[in-house]
Amino acid sequence: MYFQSNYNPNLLLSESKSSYQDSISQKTKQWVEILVDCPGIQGLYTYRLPEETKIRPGDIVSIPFGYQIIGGIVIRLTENLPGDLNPEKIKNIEEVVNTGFFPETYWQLLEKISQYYSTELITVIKTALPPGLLGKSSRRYRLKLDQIPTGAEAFLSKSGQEVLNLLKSQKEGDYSSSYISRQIKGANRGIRELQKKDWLESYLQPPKTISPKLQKAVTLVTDKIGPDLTKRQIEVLQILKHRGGELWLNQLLQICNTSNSLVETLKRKGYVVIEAKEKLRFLEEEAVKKDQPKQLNHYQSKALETINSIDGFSEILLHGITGSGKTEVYLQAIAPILEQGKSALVLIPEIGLTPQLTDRFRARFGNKICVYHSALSTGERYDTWRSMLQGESLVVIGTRSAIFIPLSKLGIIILDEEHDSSFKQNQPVPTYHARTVATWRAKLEKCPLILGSATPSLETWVKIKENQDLNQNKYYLSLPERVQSRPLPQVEIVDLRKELQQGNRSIFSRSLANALKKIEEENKQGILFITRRGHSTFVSCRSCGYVIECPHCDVSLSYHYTHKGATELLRCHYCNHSMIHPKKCPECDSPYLKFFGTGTQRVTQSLEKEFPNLSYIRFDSDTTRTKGSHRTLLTRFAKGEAHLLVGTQMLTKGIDIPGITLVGVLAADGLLHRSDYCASEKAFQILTQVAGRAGRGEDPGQVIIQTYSAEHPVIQAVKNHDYLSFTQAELQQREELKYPPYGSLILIKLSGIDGEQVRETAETMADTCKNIFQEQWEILGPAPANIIKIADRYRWQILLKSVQVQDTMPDFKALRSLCPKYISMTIDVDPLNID
DNA sequence: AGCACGCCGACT
DNA sequence: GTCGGCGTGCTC
Repeated sequence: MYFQSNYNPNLLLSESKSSYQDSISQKTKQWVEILVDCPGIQGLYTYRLPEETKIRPGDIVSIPFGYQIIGGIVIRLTENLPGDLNPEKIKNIEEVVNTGFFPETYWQLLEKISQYYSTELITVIKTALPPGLLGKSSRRYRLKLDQIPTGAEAFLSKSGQEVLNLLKSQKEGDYSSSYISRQIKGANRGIRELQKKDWLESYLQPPKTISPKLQKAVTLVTDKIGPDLTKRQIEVLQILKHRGGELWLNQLLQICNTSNSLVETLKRKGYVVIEAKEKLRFLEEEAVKKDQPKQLNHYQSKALETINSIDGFSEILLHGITGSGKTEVYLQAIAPILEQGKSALVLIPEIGLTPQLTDRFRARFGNKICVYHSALSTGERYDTWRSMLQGESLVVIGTRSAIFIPLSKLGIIILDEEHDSSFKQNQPVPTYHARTVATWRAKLEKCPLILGSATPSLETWVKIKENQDLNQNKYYLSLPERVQSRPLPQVEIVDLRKELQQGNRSIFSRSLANALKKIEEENKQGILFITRRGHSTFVSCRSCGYVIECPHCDVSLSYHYTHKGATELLRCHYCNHSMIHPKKCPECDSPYLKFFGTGTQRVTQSLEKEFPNLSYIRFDSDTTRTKGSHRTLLTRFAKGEAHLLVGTQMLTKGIDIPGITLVGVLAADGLLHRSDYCASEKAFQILTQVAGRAGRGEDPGQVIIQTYSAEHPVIQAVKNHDYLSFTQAELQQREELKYPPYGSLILIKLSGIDGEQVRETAETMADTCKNIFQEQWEILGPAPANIIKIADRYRWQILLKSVQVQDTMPDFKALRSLCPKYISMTIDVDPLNID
C-alpha cells in the first residue's frame, strides 16, 4: 500500500531488485538499510526492524551507532542480509522520528540515477543530500551533586578541580562535553577522574532531528478594525497589513516602535496570532519591489495557454529567441501552481551570473522564493532543506544540484537555458545531467517539465520537436519574436585575414573600431566578448620559443593578472599549480619572456591605448571571484558607469541590460576548432547567446564577429540567426556518425601515476569491453586523453558508442574488478567533453 | 564525530 | 612494570 500510489514498476525500475514493495511483504523484510548521516560519516548500515514497527523509505529514524545514538534515513527494506554481516551483531532501530519527509518517489529517483550512471547508491545519496542533515546525539556530563562531599577539591588534580568548578557553576551541574572541552583544556583527564570517583555521570542526549531556530512570527488573522482597538493598535495592525500580514515579532516591534504588551493585547483580542516559526535565512533577503504580471504578446500567451492546459507529466520545449520574454512565461506558468499549494523548481546554469533573474522571481513571488546552489554555506543549505520539511509551497531557484531538493507536491520543473553544459556534472560521479534527471523526476512526480532556450540542444530538439506529433506528452512552443517586436541585432562578420592583408594589426578590425568610436560619441553601451580557448594566455620566450609548462600537467601555464602592482603569477588551470612569473627565460636566459593569446587583460590594454576615453569593466573569473561581485559589477554597468563590459564566457548568460547596443566578438575561432563532437553546437549556442545581448532596449543592436574562418557554417548560421538550417545540417552529420542524439556514448576514464600501467590497464579493459559489450556497443580506443597528464596523473580513455539511444546502461561490475587499486576509473555516461 | 585499541615514552 | 600520550580504524 505504501508505495503503490505513485509507483509504476514499468516506469523506471523495471530491472531493479525488489526494493520498494507494499507493506504486506514487510513482514519478511526485517532488515532495513539506513543512511547514517552525521558530519564525518555518511554511509549505509543495516538494522533490524522491530516487529510492529512500520516504516517506509524516506522515514527518519534514530539508531544506535557505535557508542552514540544518531539520526538516519530509511533507504530500503530487504529480505536478505547484504554481504557477510553477522545477524547477531545487528542492532534494532530505536525509534521512528519523522515520517514522510521525502516524497515517495524520491528514492526511486536516486536509484534510477544510481543505475543509469553506474554509481553506487550511497554515492548518489551523498551527492543529493547535504551532509549533516540529521542531528546526532551529544554527550553530556552531570554532577552527582548528592555524592560529592564538601571539600572535594582537595582530592582532585588541577584539571579535576576545574571541571568540577565549571559544572558547579550550572545549577543542575550539567554541561555538554563539547562545552566543557571548549572551556578547559585537557578536560578529559578531569572528567575521567570525577567519573572514577563516581561524582559525575555521563549520558547521551538523543538527536534533535530538526533543530530549527524558532522565532516568533506575528500573523494578521482578520481585516476588520473593531471598536475595541486603540489608535496605536490600529496603527500597528495597518503596518502589519501593509507588510503582507506577517512579520517576525521583533521586526514588528522595531518597525512600529512599540512594545510586546501591545501585540499581546492584539493577540488577546483576536486580531493576530503569534506562533513560533522556524527562522530561515533566506527570508531575510533584502526586499525587492513587488511587480505585477506583464502583458503577454501573442506567442507568449499561446505558450502559456498550452502550459496551463497540461495536467500530469509532459516535456515542453519553449524555444524563444533571445529577448523573447521566456522568463515572463515561466513566472506566469508558476503562479497557478503556487495557488494550488504546489511548488516549483527552476533550474538555471549559474546563480551568480544571473542576479537579474532571481530578482525578477523575488519581485513576483516575494518570500516564496528560495535560492539554492552549490556555493551556499552548509548552514544556508541546511536551512533550505529544513524548510522543505514544512511542506509549504515554494519556488526553488537553483543550479544543477537543486534537482535533488525534496520538494513535496512538485507542480512544475523549469530548466532555463536547457542547452547549457553546466547542467552536466563532469567531475565526481555520478556524472549526471540535470536535464536527464529532471525528466525522470517530472515523470515520477507527474508534472510538466519546461525546457527553455533560444538555442535548444540537439538532444532536446530531436526528442521534442521531432517527436511532438507521435507522443502527446511532448510540446514544442515557439516564441519567434522579441518582446514589443524589437528586431534581432544585425550581425556583421569581419574576416581578420583581410584585415591583416590590408595592414590592420590592431586586435580591433576597422568595423569594430568604428562601432567603438560610435559608442564613445553617442555615449552608448557595449560588450566585448573574448573566447578563451582553455589555456590561451600561455607564456613563451621570444628568443628560443620555450613555453613554460606546468610541472604536473601536460599544459602550458597561463598568465594571471589580478591588479596593478600585484605579483605576476603563472597558474595552471588544471591543478592550480602557480609560480612567480620569471624575469628571464629559464631555458636561454633571454629577458624577452612574454605572454601570448587574447586574454581579457590583453584586450583591455589595447582598449586603453586605442580608445582612452572609453571606460570599461572587466568581467571574468579574475574580477568576479568574490561572492556577489557579479551583481556589483552588473549593477554598476547597468547604471551606466562604464561604456563597455569586457569578458569571457560569463557574458553569455542572463545579462539583460537594455542599454547594450553593440556586441563585439574579438576572435570567434577559439570556439570553432575543437575536437569534441559537439564543438559546433556549443560554438553556435555561445555566439548566438552573446549576440542576443544586443538591442534589448529601444535602440537596435549591432553585432560584430571577428574571425579567421568567415565561411565556417557556424559563423554563417549565427549571422543569419538561422537556428533551423544549422541544426538540420548538424543533425545530419550526427546521424551519419551515430553520435548523440542518434546514439549513446559512455566514456571510461582511467588515470594513474605510472603512465605505462595506465596504458596497459586501458588496453586490457578495452579488450574485455570488446568481449562483453560488443553486441550493443562499439569500442573506440583506448587512447590517451587530449591532455595526457593532469596533476601528475596520466590519463587514458575508452569510448563506448552505441548506434541507438540506450536508456539502460550496461553493468560495469566485471570491468571494475579489472581495475587495479592504484588506477582510478570513472565512468562518464553521456559525456559532453571527450578530452 | 566519538571511542577503543594499540603501540611508544616517563613516572609511582 | 603501568599510566597516559595520540595515531589509526570502526561504527550495522
